[in-house]
Parts: sequence; structure tokens; C-alpha cells
Amino acid sequence: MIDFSKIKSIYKLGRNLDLSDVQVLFSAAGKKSFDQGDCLFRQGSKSRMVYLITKGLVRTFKINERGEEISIKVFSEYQIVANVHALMFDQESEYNYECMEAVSAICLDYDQLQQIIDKHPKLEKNRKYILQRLLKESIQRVESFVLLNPEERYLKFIEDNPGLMNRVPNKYIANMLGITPVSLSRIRKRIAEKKR
Amino acid sequence: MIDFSKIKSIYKLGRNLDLSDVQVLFSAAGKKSFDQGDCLFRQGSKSRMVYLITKGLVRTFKINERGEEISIKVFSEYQIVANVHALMFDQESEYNYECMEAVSAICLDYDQLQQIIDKHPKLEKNRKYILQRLLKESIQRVESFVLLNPEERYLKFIEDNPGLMNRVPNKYIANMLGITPVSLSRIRKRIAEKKR
DNA sequence: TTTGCTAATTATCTTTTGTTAATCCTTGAG
DNA sequence: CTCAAGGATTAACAAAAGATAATTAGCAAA
Repeated sequence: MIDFSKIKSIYKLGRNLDLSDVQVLFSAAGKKSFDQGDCLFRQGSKSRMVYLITKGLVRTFKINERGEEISIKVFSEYQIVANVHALMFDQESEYNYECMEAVSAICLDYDQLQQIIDKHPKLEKNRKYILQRLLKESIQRVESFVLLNPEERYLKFIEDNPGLMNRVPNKYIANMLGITPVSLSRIRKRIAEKKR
Repeated sequence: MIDFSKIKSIYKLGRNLDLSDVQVLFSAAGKKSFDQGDCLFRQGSKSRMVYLITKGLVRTFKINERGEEISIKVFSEYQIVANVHALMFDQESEYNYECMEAVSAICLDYDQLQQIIDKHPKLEKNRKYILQRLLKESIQRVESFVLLNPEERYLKFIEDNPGLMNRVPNKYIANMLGITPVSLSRIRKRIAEKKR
């Protein structure tokens, strides 16, 4: 049976992918499923697997010196989840990548992907595109910390990620915004009162 | 006369650059000087020039809705200053890039650089290296906001940028840390008292 | 339905930050 | 040397955030 969801996902990998590009990637990629609570990568991992989420949510977090989990980021459908520390910096992962929901994903080894790109140079600009997306997101996030206060950051977050609000616990969102869950709860209350 | 400072700067552009790489880049690159207060790029610029600072300091900032300058980042010797919005995102610059001191720099048009890289594929991995450095720095900065409080962020900043402390006004550092200059002044006082 | 678990909210108190304005310091121009 | 300008510090007060604990709400398993 033709796996249309897989094809669709691969199309979303980049801009201007044509059918032959998708075909090449399709045949190289596998599919994998994870249960809620499973980890795509654990702290210390040097895995160079790249996942494209077709369904579900993945959360990255670190353990701080007090033993608490601090969430860094959440990935949802059609986003790429890769072990940045291994792939970009050739280090062990500093994060855990945990499934917050059952996850379906397409997977492809990065080095294998690199070989494919070498054979199909057209794809090179696409790899660049993915890197640039990563960089852009990161830069904008730094800006949100420099330019906005916690309340404004929260409003921006729900504007940028409308689909995540009902799927991600507020305590994780609080972490990502650099504040405590208690503080986020107060911010939400303030906002609700302003609207009234 | 042989311009050793230029050669030295180009060497610092990447890892594992050999003499022939440097030679290629050397002959394509120009030199440029700026006075204090000059701008490498202004808000709205689509310039695709890439500068490598050999001397001086450059500060990027935005103007907020109250008309105040909010500093985002400072670049010093041997760092690459590029118009990320134009180069990475094909947009107009959202930042001003202003010289805090007189600046000497090596300059090279990005598209010309791209042609050079196409002719000398060995340099490609170097371009990647630069992108990765950018990304790494940005990711670590996000982490510092998520994991650290303002005081810890300041301590990390002076640890990571020991050379900047005496050259960058505290009010700019405060901006970069996401706090007000008044608050930074209090933090500095607290730290000084702890040491005593 | 009850029980138990976890998240979210609320309460209380302490600490920190933001805001505004005044004062102090340093430095460079005249 | 004096003065002007900008940065840094301090002061005073309001607002917000952190920490801790108690309470409430939602939900799934027994």
C-alpha cells in the first residue's frame, strides 16, 4: 500500500522538493513508532538518527542541579527532531528527547542522508534550508528573551504555537519561557482579567 | 607589504584551513575601516557583505516601541559579522550594526564567497562550520535564559566573554541579558558583597 | 463511586526586578 | 581647570517573580 502520510511528510521537509527528490528520500527512509514516555535520544547519546514526526509530541529537557526536569523545547508534527549535539557539535546529547504522546516518525540516518545529498546535489540547498530554519528559530527565541517580558513572551508563544496550548502542560511551557509554573499561572490569570 | 594581520584573520575563519585555502580567500577579500559610530549595516539593509573584524567592536541593536535602543549582541576581534536577515532569511535587516570603537575588517561579498566555495569544495565544510558555530552560540544563549536567573546569566557572560567587560558599557550588557541597567548594577553589587 | 496521582491554581511571604529620578563618576572638549 | 555629557550607582516605591505549601481540579485505575 502506498504510504501517503510518509510522502506528505517528506514533501514538508523543504521548499521546492520535486517528485524525484521525494522518491530518493522515500526509499531511504524508514518508519518508527514510539510509546508515550519513550525517548528518541537520551542524555549522553551520540546517535545520528534524524526523525521527522508525523504524529505526536516530543519534548527535550535537561536535569538541573536540583534534580528537576527543565523543558527546553517541544516538537510537533512535521518538525525534524535531531540530536543537535551529536550532529552539529559532535558531542554527546545534553538533552533527553521524550515522547509526550505516542509518536510516529520517519527516520533516516544522518550520514546516510549525507551520502544521498552528495549523490543528489540538488538536495544540498535543502539541507541548508533546514539549518537556516533552525537558526532562525533560535535567533528569534533569543530576541524574545531580550526584548519581551514574561507576559509578552507567553502571548507570543501562544500566537506562534496555537496548536500546542491544549497538548502541552503549562509547567513545560513555563520552563520554555524561562519562568516558574506558578508565575505562568499568575500571568494567565492577569491576561484573563484584562480581557474581561 | 605582506598584510599578516589579514592572513592571520583568515586563518581564524575556520578549522583546518590550509595555505591554499587562505590564499584563495586572501586574494578575494578586501579591507575596510570604520569610525566609531559608523554602521556596517542599518535596519532595512539587504547588503550581503560579510565582515571579519580584525580590530574593534560592533554592536547590534533594535529600536523598541518606546524609541529606545535595545542591544542584542556584540562582536569583537576575529568574529564574523554578517547581515543574517539578508543572508539567511533573504529579508531586510532588523538590526543596526554599529561600531562601538573604530573598526578594521576584512570584507567579502557573500555571493562571491559562494562562487569561491563552489570552485573550491574543500571550503564547503568550512562554511558549514561557521553556520554551526552560529547555531551553537544561539542555542546556548537560549539555554542560558531557560536555565539561569539574571545573576547566573551575568556570571556566565563574564566567564564566556572576559575580554568584553572593560570595553562594553554595562547598559548594553544588561540588554543582552534581558534585564535593565539598574538591575544589573544591583546584581553587580550583590556579587561584590558576596565575595567580601 | 471512590481513591490516588498529577497538574493547576491560590495563598503567603520573601526576594528580585522595573520605573523614575537624583546623585555620583569619568572623561573629553574647550 | 571648568564644564558638559553620558554612564553607573543609589534611592524609593510599585510591580512582578521566586519559593513553599495548601487547596482545587481533572482524570484514570481500582
